[in-house]
Amino acid sequence: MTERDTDNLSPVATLCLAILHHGEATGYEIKKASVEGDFSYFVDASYGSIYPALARLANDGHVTQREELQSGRPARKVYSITRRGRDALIAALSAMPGEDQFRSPFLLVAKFAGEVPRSVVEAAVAERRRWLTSEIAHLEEIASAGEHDEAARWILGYGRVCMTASLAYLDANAAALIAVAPAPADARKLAAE
Amino acid sequence: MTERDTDNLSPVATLCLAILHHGEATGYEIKKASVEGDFSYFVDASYGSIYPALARLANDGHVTQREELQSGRPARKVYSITRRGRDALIAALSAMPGEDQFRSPFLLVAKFAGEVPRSVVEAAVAERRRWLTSEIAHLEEIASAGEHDEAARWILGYGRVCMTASLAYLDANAAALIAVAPAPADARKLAAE
DNA sequence: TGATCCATGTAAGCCGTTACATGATTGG
DNA sequence: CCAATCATGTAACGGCTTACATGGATCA
Repeated sequence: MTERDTDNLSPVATLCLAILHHGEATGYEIKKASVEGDFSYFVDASYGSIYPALARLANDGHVTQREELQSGRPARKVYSITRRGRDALIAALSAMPGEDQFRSPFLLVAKFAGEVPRSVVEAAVAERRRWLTSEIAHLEEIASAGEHDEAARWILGYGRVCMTASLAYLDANAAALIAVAPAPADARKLAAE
Repeated sequence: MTERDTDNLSPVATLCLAILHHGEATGYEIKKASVEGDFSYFVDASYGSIYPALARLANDGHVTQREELQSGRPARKVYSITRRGRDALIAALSAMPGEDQFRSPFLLVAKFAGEVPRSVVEAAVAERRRWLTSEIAHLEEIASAGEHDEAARWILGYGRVCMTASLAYLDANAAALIAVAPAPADARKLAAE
């Protein structure tokens, strides 16, 4: 059984390989890509998980590491994916672990719209609208700037469609949700209950 | 400063209170509700997190506990939310911790559609379509069955709109994505590279 | 007769975040 | 002049999952 003990890639390791697939990068750059780029759909990892993951990947031969000395700053450690790393990435992708998932604190607030102060519902709706709007703008921006392959455009489109639908629903129904919340004048009701 | 040390509610604790807000329940029932009901948007917690959370909530006076002895089974421990628990829930909701988030392994596969075997892309698309379809059906089902308040209908509608938009995009663009993947005949390309 | 439902809980361990430690350079 | 950017890493702590432990009743 000389079969390589492939994968066992943690989500963060998978993310690193995915980003490195496009070209070499440092831990710092990977963090940025995971927050800003079109990789934000997966995990947004912190340094505390990226650096150890990178070290482990280097140890396992999934990436190679090259140091670039700089004055006044710690040496840049530039990582490049290896053939083995690519294979491991494709294997991990093909294995396809989990279902997609939404995690929405906003919807929990919405569900209790009748119980929380109206101002809270209004704030939550406003916040979410702001977020969706900026996210859509951001999507358009990265779609127009820089060249993207077919697949990248595809997922960008996917994101745009979902968020646009969200926003449309929100715009059409925000008033109805806010109306459910106890009116300011009824504040005493809550206090009295 | 006699102010109560409110919240510090973990996500799972918040979920428990949210479910108990509608009526008393056991840990077992909470687990089910978190997986099946319209609470699946938040966290789907396991027993290993629910039972300790419940114990802690009881300890903090957020819930009360009543035992129902049964033959052949461990005693049912039925929890009810208290006034303090309700307050803590509303406070936690009003604090509104995090942004909503998508976590999509599917989109990662899609992003690498050009690199993974076509069969993997096809499987991922099929799996996702199946999931969206059943999820939408499930939403319709719980929407029609049982009475729901305005807010519950609102979030059900929100989910339906998002997923319907997802599905529509998928149906319209699945072929394009699959076309990006290396055709079966080109399998040697991958092996040769 | 074998799986699934009911029903509770504990212990180990993974995986990740947060906070800390350090510090020059650049832009507003 | 202050904030942000660049740049790497460690240590402590937290929360959740997994697996374990137990076992009768019900349904196919």
